[in-house]
Amino acid sequence: MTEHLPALTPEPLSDRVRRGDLMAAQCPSRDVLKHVTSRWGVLALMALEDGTLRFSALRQQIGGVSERMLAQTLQALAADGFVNRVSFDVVPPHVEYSLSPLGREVAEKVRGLADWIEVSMPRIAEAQQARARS
Amino acid sequence: MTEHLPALTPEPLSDRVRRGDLMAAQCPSRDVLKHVTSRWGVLALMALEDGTLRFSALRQQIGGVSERMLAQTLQALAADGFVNRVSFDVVPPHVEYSLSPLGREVAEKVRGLADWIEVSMPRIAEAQQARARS
DNA sequence: ACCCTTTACTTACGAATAGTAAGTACGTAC
DNA sequence: GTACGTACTTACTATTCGTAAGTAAAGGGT
Repeated sequence: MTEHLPALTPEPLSDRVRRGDLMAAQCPSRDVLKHVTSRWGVLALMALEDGTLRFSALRQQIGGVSERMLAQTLQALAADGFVNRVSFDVVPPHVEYSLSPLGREVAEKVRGLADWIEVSMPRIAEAQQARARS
Repeated sequence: MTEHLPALTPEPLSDRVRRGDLMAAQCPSRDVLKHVTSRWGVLALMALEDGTLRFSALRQQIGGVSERMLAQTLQALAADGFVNRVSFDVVPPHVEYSLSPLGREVAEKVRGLADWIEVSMPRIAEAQQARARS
């Protein structure tokens, strides 16, 4: 045991954290990943790729979100600087959400994944059933 | 009200579900997305991109996973056909995990997102702090 | 005057999920 | 016979999620 562990541990943890290393447990990038890959975060980013939307329009577009979850998701994405929130001070309330430049970049990556899943769904379903049989 | 809702509802829901429409609430692609974008699913897929790994090696590489969560995650990814599980019948147990061809494809997309987050982390942190100040 | 409507949230609470710690199995080495 | 190593499970607790019901405040109808 402890056979002089060889080439692993290539660089100090702090350096990896500074640039953002997702494999490191307490890296802040983990939180960003969490927000972006959250169940509704993914869908919200994609919905906003087509342009500015109001809260209620977003809710309508994203099938199955509750108001609570959508609000929470948008707050997280706004706090990370991915989403802009513009509130007009009228009654009833009018709030518009849109992607920031940074948000447009993540949304592109997220869409890459989502699109792959959508078009690959038949192949995936096939693989799932093959497993289920064996 | 009910002002003859215009161009929306472009195609029947069933068609969108068949090909995999993530915006549709009860589409099976939602479950796949959930597995792939789960907290540990993302990291497991990326860890396995470098090659075959044993359970304990995966656990070591992915900072912060518990055994329970890693096992659960790997089961979901295996059930979707992304991960191959090969168990050698010896004592103590020896199990090897690797990506299937399908898994290599998703992993690539997932890595696209993860890499972006890692390199963009400084910009994101800046945006977060700008929000926090205002 | 009174109530109803609209929109974007917030709050309360029960349900589901994630995390932690402690088993379990079992052949081998000591 | 006691301890070890590996890949899990199981029991229990903490956190998060989802559903339903408020909340605020202007304007319209009757």
